[in-house]
Amino acid sequence: MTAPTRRERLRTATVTEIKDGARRLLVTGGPEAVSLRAIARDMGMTAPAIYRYFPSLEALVAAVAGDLYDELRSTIEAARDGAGDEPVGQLIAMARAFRNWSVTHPAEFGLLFGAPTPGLDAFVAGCGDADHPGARFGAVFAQPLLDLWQRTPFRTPPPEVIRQRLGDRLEPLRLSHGEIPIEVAYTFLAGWTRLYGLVAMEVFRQLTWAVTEPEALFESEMAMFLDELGNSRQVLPPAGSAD
Amino acid sequence: MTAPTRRERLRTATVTEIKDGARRLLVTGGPEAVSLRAIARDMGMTAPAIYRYFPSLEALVAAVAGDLYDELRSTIEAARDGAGDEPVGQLIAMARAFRNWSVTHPAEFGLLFGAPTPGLDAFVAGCGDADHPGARFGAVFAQPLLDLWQRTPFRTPPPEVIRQRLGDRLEPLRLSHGEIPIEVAYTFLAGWTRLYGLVAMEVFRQLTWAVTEPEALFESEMAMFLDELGNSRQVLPPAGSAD
DNA sequence: AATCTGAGTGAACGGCGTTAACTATCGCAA
DNA sequence: TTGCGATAGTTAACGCCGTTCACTCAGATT
Repeated sequence: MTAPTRRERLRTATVTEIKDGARRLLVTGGPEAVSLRAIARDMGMTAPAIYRYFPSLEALVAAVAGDLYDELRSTIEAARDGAGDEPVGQLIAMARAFRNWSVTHPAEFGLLFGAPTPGLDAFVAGCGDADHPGARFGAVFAQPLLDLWQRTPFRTPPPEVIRQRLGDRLEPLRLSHGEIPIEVAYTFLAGWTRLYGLVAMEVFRQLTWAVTEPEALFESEMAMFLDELGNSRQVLPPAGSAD
Repeated sequence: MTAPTRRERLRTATVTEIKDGARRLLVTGGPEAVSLRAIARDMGMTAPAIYRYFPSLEALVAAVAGDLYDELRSTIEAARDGAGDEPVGQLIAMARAFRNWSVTHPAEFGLLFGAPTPGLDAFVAGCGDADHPGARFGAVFAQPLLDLWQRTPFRTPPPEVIRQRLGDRLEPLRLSHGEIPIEVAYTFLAGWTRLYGLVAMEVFRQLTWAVTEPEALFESEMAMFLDELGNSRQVLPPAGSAD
């Protein structure tokens, strides 16, 4: 915990400069444009120097992906914290923040949620189940949903139906957050897959032929989901309140 | 059409050999492994020869993607045709066929539905809205859904609610299949985004931390969706009946 | 039989990730 | 203050890659 030495400060500064360069290339030129030589060029260095900081290009990209997960997660947490105490309002704000970040950062979204590159695949599989990026990510959504359940239980399929259809296959999810009720686990998964599908299709331009202004579809689907939960009386806060 | 000349036959044979080689590399080594030189090597040729058949690597990959769309579509059509006359059974079989193909062809799925590569982006945007691959693809699902609606209308949100929330933003979809009722258009989109989200998350390994046997989740979600449509009395044909 | 077209080759250019050998500089200890 | 070891950087090289260009040569056309 002592103050970092000068060497360490310079090192971390260089590391972030490298990662920033990689991200800039990702955003401006797509994933193909991310190359050690281009990053080094932008920094006024030569490519092999980067190997002092990352063992390979893949490792660098994996590090960038990790940072992006953190950035997205704290964006969503900020939206939650600015949305009052009602869990429903928090969930709405978080979903909007997720979409908003994704739509404004399509290249980054593609890196995190698109087809897994062989290199990133190792990254995703590498971290244990506990702090799988998706798990740490899901936890953010799971908490308010659990709060909501405990305050005013929402409508779900009967637990015996869930159990009959899914058996104990939700156990990984239930245990990862401390014995969540199976109804909450199911609703979490149902909501997360719908949120993901909607946003991914929009970002990946899979909806343009069918619908103008995908945001309207997003808002509509969110409203429908809330209807299904039986919390339709809840006033839907205006869109755009999440950055 | 007159019989193709010998030259033409050889040419199309070479074209398919090139595309087959590209796909083999895609499957065995991921998208990064697809290279003109590797394809040519496997064929006992040199790389520049391929330029007699495709103007660039990107164009070749786009052609492969087009073929994959066709393959997936006819797989789904085959499942529909083998599922009897009931639209519900057809839709179930088609959804299962979609998941099945995707799970057994993850690399191909990633190419079609993952993050758009700059090159493929041009391909997707290039074809007019009418025969956008996604549109031609969606049409396959739209028809049985429309049949179902006309035989035994399913439960949807009230059309005025749909209209209030979505306005006329579904018009592209409605017009692309000849004046579909707005309830059908909405249900189509809701179902397609859920199907896509579920399958994409499974193929992209975004669910492993939460659930074992994603197929069970898929079956469960499909059942829940049918429940919502109010066609729960429909017997759910056993899984695995679609190849 | 002469000609033309199309398929394929080889060499080359520039860019890429990565490795190896080497140099210079910075921070610390004697 | 001097010396030394770690550290950050260099250059050169290897083998990939997409792509272009000039060329050859067999097969179809006239």
